[in-house]
Amino acid sequence: MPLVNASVAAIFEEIADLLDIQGANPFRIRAYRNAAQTIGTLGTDLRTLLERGTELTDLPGIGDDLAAKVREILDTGKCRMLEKLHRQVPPAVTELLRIPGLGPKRVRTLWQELDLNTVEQLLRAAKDGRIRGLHGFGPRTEAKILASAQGYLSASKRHKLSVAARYGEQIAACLRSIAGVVQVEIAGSFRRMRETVGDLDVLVVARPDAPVMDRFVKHEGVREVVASGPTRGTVILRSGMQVDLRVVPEESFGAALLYFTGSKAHNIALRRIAREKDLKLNEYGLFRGRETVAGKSEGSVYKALGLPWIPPELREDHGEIEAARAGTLPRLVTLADLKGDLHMHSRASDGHASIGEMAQAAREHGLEYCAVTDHSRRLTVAHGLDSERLRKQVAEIGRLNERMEGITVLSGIEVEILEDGTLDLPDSVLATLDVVIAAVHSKFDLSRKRQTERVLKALGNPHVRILAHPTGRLIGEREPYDVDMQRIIRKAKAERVALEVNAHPQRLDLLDVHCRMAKEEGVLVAINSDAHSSLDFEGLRFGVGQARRGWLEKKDVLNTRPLAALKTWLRRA
DNA sequence: GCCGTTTTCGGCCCGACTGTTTTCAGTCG
Repeated sequence: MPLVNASVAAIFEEIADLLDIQGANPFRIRAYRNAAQTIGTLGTDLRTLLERGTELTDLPGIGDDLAAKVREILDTGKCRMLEKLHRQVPPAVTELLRIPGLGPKRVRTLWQELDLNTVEQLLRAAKDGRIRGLHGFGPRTEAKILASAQGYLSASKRHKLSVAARYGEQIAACLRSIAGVVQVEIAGSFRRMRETVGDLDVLVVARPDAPVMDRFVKHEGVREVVASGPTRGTVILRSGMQVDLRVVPEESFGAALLYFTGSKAHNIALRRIAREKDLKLNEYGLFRGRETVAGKSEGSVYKALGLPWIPPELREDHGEIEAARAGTLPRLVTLADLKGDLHMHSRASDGHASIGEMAQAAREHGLEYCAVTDHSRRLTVAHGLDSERLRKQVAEIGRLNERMEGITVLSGIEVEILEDGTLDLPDSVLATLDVVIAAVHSKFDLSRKRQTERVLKALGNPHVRILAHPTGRLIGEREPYDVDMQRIIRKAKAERVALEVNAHPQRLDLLDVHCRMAKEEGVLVAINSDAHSSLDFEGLRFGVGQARRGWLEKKDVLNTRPLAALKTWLRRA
């Protein structure tokens, strides 16, 4: 997301929080939150938008007032309304809203009655037993606040998609094994393939006598039971991940799956369409008065709303409903579409398996080709290859291809982009390879201008065919380096270079919004595992998920092409 | 604060669970 957009969105969110604590009109608050959501996920820089002559009021949820505030923030870097609110409510108080179990009403009470501003102060008040005496609070609420404040201070709140998959699929398997359970599905942001997952939402259809909730709360991974009713339960796993379980009737399964898959914005948009048709949509179905119109499957609900089924990865209220109406939804790329993998490592650099073992694993994942792209010499920590070792590796790959059946191994390199934008190996060596991937692994803190120029220069090298993990971020660990992605995408277009969706669970880089930008500019994307061991090809499904969130189709993805077509493209023919 | 073939007012998504209540407010998703 462009930086200015994020700052504007953050200001509107903060205004909404402060208004919420003040007890302002809920719809006014929602207006600020809607605007923050719109701007925060825009994909195009607000300044660019204005330069193009787009009216801010054309954006959904932005009227005259908020458009003026956006301009004020862009022009002055400040927002007078926010400053005024800060004089009424201490800025730190909004952090208390992040504590599970505390909403605006309770935060207001805690602030006004006990003068609590920070999570640390909240923790102390709970320990001292000062909260239980407040009106509307009691000892149990106080204990919950204590626990969730401690949790808040210790844990990070979102989990990588791959980690969520591991826990979620374990729990789903456990639930499926219960007699009387008919159907189990993990919904939520996991099903939408978000790069991180806050908690898992598991849906179950079961006979009334099946002991679903009982088995769920007694699952061996459960650390704490937060809530447990007949149809809804919440637990915290030992890993800190929250899991919500919903038991739903079979005739409502589709409506429930739709509802609990979200996103919230998508659901709200659907409900609005339902209202326009005098229908009511909730997790039990789509209703006209008391009559059930649809609900058993997601498709039935969409159909009754006049829409085709929309893939979960698109459900962000980001144009998918308009596209569905117009019949222009993309036919999203699937895992089965991938014919090869163009980024993997062997023991020669920092991988854990031989080239033969990696190729065999790639073949077992149904791939027709794979490229060995070990690191180049400058990345000494990864035992990067120099020209001579690389030459020997190319020869080894040649011999391997003569005896391997069912898969073709391409020679390649993940070559370092040096600080000045030149590459770590001479052109004469790069010219001998099937595929050259260029990557930044050093000097992450260059200025935006220098970092961008560095990457642009590398893309200009005639041998470079793919830019690896273009933002360099590590999810939850390292921020992306500061580059102008719009310029990089344009340069990739001009040089006919593909951008990578690195499927490594830690990376998922390109981001979804960049995939969409690349598609709009007509730049190809390569979905690569960056495998360092034979197990890492599993990650490809998350890379595909990321690409799907970016609206990519089979034709947008380089490595859906059969080997012959790929080779033609690599030669720039 | 936004929005509009119900357009300048009067709407704005909906239900489960918990704890503190004594019939419901607050929070969450």
